[in-house]
Amino acid sequence: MASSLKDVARYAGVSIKTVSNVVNGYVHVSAVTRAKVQQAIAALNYRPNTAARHLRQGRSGVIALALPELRAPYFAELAGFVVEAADERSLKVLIEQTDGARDRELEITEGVPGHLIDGLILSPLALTEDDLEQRTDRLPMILLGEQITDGAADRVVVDNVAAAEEAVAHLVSLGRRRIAAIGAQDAAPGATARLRLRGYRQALRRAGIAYDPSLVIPVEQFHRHDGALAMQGLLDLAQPPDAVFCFNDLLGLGALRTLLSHGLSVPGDVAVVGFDDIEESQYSTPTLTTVAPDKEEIARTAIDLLIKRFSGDHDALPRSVNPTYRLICRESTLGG
Amino acid sequence: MASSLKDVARYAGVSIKTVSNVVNGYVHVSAVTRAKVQQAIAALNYRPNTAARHLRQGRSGVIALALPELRAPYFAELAGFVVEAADERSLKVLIEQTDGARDRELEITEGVPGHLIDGLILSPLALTEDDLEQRTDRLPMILLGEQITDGAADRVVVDNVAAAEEAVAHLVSLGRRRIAAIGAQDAAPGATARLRLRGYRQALRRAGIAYDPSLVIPVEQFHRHDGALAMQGLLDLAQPPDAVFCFNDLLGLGALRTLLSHGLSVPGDVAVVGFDDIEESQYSTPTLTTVAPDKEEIARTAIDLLIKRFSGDHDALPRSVNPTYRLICRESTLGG
DNA sequence: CGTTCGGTTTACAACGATGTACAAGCTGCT
DNA sequence: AGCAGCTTGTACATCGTTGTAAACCGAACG
Repeated sequence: MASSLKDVARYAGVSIKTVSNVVNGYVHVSAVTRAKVQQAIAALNYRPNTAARHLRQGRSGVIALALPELRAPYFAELAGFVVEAADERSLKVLIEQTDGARDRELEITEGVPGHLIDGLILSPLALTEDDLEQRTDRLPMILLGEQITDGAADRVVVDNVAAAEEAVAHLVSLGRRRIAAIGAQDAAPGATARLRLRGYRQALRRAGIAYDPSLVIPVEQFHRHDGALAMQGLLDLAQPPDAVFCFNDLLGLGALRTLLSHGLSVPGDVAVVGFDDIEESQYSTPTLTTVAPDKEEIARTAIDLLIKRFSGDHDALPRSVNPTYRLICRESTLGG
Repeated sequence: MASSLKDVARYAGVSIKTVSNVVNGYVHVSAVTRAKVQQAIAALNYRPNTAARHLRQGRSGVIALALPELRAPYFAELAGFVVEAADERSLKVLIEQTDGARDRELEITEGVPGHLIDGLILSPLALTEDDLEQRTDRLPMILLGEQITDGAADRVVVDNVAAAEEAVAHLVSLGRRRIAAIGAQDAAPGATARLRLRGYRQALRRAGIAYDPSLVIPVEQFHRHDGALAMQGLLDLAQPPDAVFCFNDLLGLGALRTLLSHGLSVPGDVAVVGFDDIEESQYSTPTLTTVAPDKEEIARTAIDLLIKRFSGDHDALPRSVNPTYRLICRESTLGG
């Protein structure tokens, strides 16, 4: 059985409160008493009970991170950074997977965990602005990676339009003219896809290249499989593209796989750009050119915003932070 | 402010305990009272306070999953399954990253989270048997992926020796005779590496192939980078290998990268086998032959074992479960 | 010598939920 | 009518912790 303040108090021959004072570093405790108590704590291997503390103080020291799925490397890497950043602030992270399903996301914003957590970092796929407006829960929440226009919560999100434009501009600068896009999504769960598509079109316009809808391939999910399939479709065209901008790295890696298995050369025949800079993209053959958001900065910023909410400015206006990103050019566009 | 049983009780005009009874589905509550209470609950948007429940019942409904790092795809995928399996049992999962550091692992087995969690699933890298014997914490714990001989805790771990042997036997069956191994580790944190090495040697012995220590390459970590480096070393040998057994997929993918960038053909010149079957291995070029442990089974088993510990047989003898695995043969050994 | 002062320690009441014990109301039996 | 036995509801203590208020003590002061 775990020991409590009561046990320590009895063992040390002092009151419960005194032990509590020692544990919490209260100043006015005599050296003698402090020593006695500390010895008792060591002897009984006492550890404060988080549940009781939580009940008393209304703070659990736990936050939730809700993301579509851990098996997607981008989210896994991001989650790793979040856990790390949280750890530095003595916070624990509880993981929820939404599969990008709207009802799961909704459920989570409405505080499923029942007072279990102090705050929430949510990376939504399907949630709409309206869903958020109707939110009744007062739990501090940070949104990741969705450009839901000024809403009810803090947001940390890269400038998807600018980043996408930069990626496509890179392809243009290499002399590519028939540039495809893989990853379009019409349905509600597609804010990110729409923004990256906008960046793509903007880059084309600036380069004076006509927009060709047949080069924009929609996908169901942002997985390797969808990328491979989409690329297959592009190769079947009468006039295949000479470059592809994929809305994330997994799509890009899937596309790569299809290209190579058709004996095509990358970037010789087709150049490929991704988005996310997952670790895998540094080791694929060829390595993948990609837009790299600073994931560590994203994680750290999200945690900091949450902590700000905890302490005081509970009702400040929602903040929006754009983390830095950069285009990393690798073999899939520059060649080996 | 969140509402409590007290508020609901006042609103419904009944006692606190009656509300509690309704919430907990106690049978002997009249239909009228139940309706009144339920209406009050809805009106006040009442949600039970987890902290209070936890304090009272000694159960939080939260477990911790401690693993080296989420950015390693194997652990990310595994974590995904664990969260999923836990969700089905109404458990929440809190993630801890150890970086495979012994002191972090030790800290965690000693119950850092302070009564915050009901149980622990730990995937140790550095922990030794002795460390575990000295464990004082009574928290139910399940060990993943380490073959620490019958210790103080339940274990879920594939038969590394048999699996490794099967992988190498596959290479032998393809006519390979100069088979290297990448991933040896001498230091304490290397139980897994040692077992896979044993399987490797066993397969060689069975095939009547002499053991050549120069073909066994040690690594610091099981990352792509280490695999790439190790492969480089092998290629620099006077007599390079015609096959490589990598102790995990990341090492294998790193090795692949080195081979291809040297213009070598896989499996033409060198065949490669990995271990873990991470998703990436289905999409690499060439796709990677690998030992695939059933991750979903591992996760489910771990959760089930934990739950068994919660309910009663707190002091049953430690169980050890060997999840199933299978060798999946892909292009890196069979060719395209 | 009584008073005040400050540091040190303690008793008590919360936080929100639930198990125990028991009271009140009802039924049905002798 | 009296009593057992059941249903339905309540009061109270409790889980481990901490904030509040107050008690205690020796020292310093007038």
